[in-house]
Amino acid sequence: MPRLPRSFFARPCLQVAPDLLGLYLVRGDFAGRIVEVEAYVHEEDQACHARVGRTRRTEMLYGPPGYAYVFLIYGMYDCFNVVTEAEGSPAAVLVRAVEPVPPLEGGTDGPGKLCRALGINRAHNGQDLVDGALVWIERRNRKKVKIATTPRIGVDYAGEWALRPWRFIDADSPWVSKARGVKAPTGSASRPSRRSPRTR
DNA sequence: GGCACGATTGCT
DNA sequence: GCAATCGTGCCT
Repeated sequence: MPRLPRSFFARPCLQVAPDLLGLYLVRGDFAGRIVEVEAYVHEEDQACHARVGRTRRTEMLYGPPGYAYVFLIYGMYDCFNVVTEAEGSPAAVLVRAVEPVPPLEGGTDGPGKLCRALGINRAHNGQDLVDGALVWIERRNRKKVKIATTPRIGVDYAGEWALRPWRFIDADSPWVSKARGVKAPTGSASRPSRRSPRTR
């Protein structure tokens, strides 16, 4: 199955993010069909780790595209990101949920949970997704993905940047995370019945 | 050196 | 609703 080439990741982050939906994140004998991602774009994005500029932690974001950026959050969960755009341009895509194939123990609906289930941790930070042997992204089919967007999860501290619709999900997938903290899904299934009378 | 906080999750 | 748990960035 064809791995994605460097050129795929070298494009603008907001183009790469939705294009990752429907592709497969492969780690050892396991893989996950990507159904939910978020884009974190440049230093001005107050939700992006690069908002603090170059540090030991953010150095990966400034590196060349097609590498893994894995960080520890809340002292106990790892989050897997794909570095995008040219070297020197800090932008990455967080993988938030996958459909496990084959089925896995433990959920994969959430950035911390999918890393735990697939065995991804900080040792994978800096791994080459194009030529590396530990983790990569590949295409397994050309099936179309119906894409929906929402604001990103858990970044309310970022002010108006938190309102940008930079979370991309496969609108038809039941494997998307529950995303506590989201007020209202953008257009689809679980809205309150349209004609609920709300008598008064 | 100390401290507040986080791209989350599971349990009360 | 809230605690767990520790690396990071900034300050005290």
